[in-house]
Amino acid sequence: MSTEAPKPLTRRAERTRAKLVTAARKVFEKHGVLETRIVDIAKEAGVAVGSFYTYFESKEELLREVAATLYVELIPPLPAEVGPDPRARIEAGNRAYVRAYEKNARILTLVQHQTLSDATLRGLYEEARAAFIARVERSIRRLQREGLSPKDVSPRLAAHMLAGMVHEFCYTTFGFGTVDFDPEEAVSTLTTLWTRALALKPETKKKSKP
Amino acid sequence: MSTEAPKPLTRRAERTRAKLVTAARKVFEKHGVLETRIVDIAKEAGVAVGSFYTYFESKEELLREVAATLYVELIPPLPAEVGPDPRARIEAGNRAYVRAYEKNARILTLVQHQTLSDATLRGLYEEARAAFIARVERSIRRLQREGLSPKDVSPRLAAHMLAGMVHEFCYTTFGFGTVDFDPEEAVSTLTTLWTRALALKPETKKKSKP
Amino acid sequence: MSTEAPKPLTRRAERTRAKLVTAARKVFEKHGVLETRIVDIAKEAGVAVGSFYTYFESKEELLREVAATLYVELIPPLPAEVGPDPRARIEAGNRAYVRAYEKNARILTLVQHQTLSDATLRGLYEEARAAFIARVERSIRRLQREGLSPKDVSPRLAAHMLAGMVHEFCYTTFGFGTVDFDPEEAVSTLTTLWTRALALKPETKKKSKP
Amino acid sequence: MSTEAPKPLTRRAERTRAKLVTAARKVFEKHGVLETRIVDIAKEAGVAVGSFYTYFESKEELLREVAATLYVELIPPLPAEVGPDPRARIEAGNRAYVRAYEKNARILTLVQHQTLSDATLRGLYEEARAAFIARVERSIRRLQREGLSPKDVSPRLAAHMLAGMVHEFCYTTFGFGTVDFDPEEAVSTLTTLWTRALALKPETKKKSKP
DNA sequence: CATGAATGAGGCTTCATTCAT
DNA sequence: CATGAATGAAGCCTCATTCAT
Repeated sequence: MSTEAPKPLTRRAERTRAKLVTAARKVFEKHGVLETRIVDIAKEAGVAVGSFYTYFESKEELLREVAATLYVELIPPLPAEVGPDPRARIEAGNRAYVRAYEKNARILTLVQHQTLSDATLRGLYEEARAAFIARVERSIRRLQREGLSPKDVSPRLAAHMLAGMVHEFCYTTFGFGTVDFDPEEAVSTLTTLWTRALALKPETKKKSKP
Repeated sequence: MSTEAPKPLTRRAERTRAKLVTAARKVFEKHGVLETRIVDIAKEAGVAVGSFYTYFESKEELLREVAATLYVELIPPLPAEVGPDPRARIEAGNRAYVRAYEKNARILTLVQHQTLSDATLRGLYEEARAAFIARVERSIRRLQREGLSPKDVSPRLAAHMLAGMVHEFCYTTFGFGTVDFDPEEAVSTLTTLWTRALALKPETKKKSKP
Repeated sequence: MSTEAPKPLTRRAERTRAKLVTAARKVFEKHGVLETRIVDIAKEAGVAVGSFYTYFESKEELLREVAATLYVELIPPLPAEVGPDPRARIEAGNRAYVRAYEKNARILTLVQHQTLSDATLRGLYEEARAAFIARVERSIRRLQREGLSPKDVSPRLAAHMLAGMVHEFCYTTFGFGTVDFDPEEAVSTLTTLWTRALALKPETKKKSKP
Repeated sequence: MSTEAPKPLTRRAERTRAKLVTAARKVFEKHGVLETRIVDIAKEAGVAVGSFYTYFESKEELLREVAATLYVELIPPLPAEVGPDPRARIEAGNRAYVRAYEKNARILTLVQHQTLSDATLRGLYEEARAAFIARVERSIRRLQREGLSPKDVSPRLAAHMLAGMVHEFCYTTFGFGTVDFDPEEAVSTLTTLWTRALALKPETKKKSKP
């Protein structure tokens, strides 16, 4: 969409910019996005306020940059070694999501928050989310096509709901301190619920040889 | 719960207060909580700024009041006529949630938002949420006890996840304008996924065949 | 200056007014004049804010009323039984001042304070003060005339200074909690310093010469 | 005394800060402390309101700074050339006080005023005052020891009273426009009253020369 | 590029005063 | 007369943004 000029930065500039991004994430996590003032970021980064504006237009722009990085980590492409087994693929996706969320819980929650008042950020989020859902949807569609899952639910709708289940679980579990579940049990349970919800034939049997 | 003096309000006071609550909800929905200034609420209510402070300490306090009302509507006790059938009960609960959310989508989303920066509000939310989850958990526990659902998942964990699925679906579907699903189909699909996830014996009746 | 109408008050009115004066003095003493809001006075008096304005135009007006009462007490006419002895008269005046100040220290200090921003109040104060000083001045003048005190100081100036000494001593000693002197010793010392400052022949008696 | 970071100010900052102090003193003197709004100070200084907060937390903090300066001037150490003669020393102290007060009458009165509602400021004042009184007390104690003054008064009490006489005289004479005395005559009279009050032997001899 | 002081619009809150009941 | 809710002017303070050094 955007035709940005690549703007090559000098070495020094690169460093200052990086310092700001790191500092921002730190103070965002510590005090929340809204509560963070530009001065706080600058102070944490050890640079002057003015320098902030050399690289970013606003807190929001900086946050978007942070967010983009996070989303990539949250929904990585499934690694090749996972293999074709549906349950394994579902589990792998869930594990990646749960683990990544757990790791970046605080900042992800804050980003999520900001999503409501920052349309651009929301765009980023929905893009990431849509990609994830699309993958799930394709998966369900295939299962249905292959007769491994009943066709009584809309793949798109089911994808939304199941993906949402995972996301919401992470958001409430890791985002606040209020509940405390074991991540690995969570992954396993999520996967069980998910596969059963799709009425997936359990172990798509083994080829049965004569 | 609170130990405050109840202070019975005069007729006029009652009216002014109500005007403020109504107005606040309106402007919150229109412009968002953060973007709303006290003056906006007062103006919308047709009263002076000072009057706001006669009844509320802050925007947040007012929002909490709005939130409390909403949560009650979101998770009502299941009406007696629903009967004992698990699927029917699950469907009724889902329908109530979906319908209530749909109806108050915008303000619920905003409240949800505020939840992150207002601990008291979050308390209210988590209380409501916990009650809902507890109900689901009890239900799962009973199903497992009666042999209607396998015991391979923790009732508590599953309750969290399934309740979360419903909530998150509503939040994303109704909270923003980005996706557009038919509510009734959604209720049906949610219920299907939910019951299957619990591996609920479809028609529990006895069928009995000779 | 003002030709006030006597305005006869009804019984009820009289009572409400009195309640306000009493309440005002109480809250003034407790929280300071500036810190006291009209509501506070009304609340303390157990009447509605509106009623305050039925009797007073402002806090200041009320305070002036309180002040006037206090000043009368502070500088009462010397009682007849004191007799003509200069030292005894000086001591009596000092004792009255010290005792009255001690008794009403807090409110006197506050009034004193208000004196700076309320010209009318200052008028009251200076009137009272001037009367006191005038009495002292007359006394010094007489002593000088009778040869009992050297004429090397202006009676007016000395009166100012000596009266001021007494006042300031009370103001600092009783107005704040910082110093703590015995009132009776103070009266005695003030009197000693005062009489010596005027180089008053110690025991004026002596009379009779053979 | 304070454990704050010293923060060395840049040249420009120094200048702005000074402009604010000067301006503040000016408007305080003109309109009174309470009547002065932050905007007034900023406007007088020719800077923006925000700049005020770069250097001070509040009007009060600024006033304290002004006060501290004044107190130093009010009670300077006696210069060496005064010599050891008690009367001369007393006179020198009185003259310094009277002259400094006269010079800064208005602002000193205002500061004095603020003293009542600002505990920190009062602390400053009492510290300065205590130092002055302590000096007087030491002096009286020595005179008594050397038999130059009778021991029938407590040095501490007398010090309080005599110092108070000087202060109060200045406060009333210079603080308001109501009385009008010649400063030099005042110094002389104060000194006379003071020395006589201590029953100081007039010209501590010197005489005798064959 | 970096710096950080200066700017000032904008929101919050208080409370003396009014006035309809 | 009493009541107390309503009013809104007025001051406070923050902080994103600019710009001279």
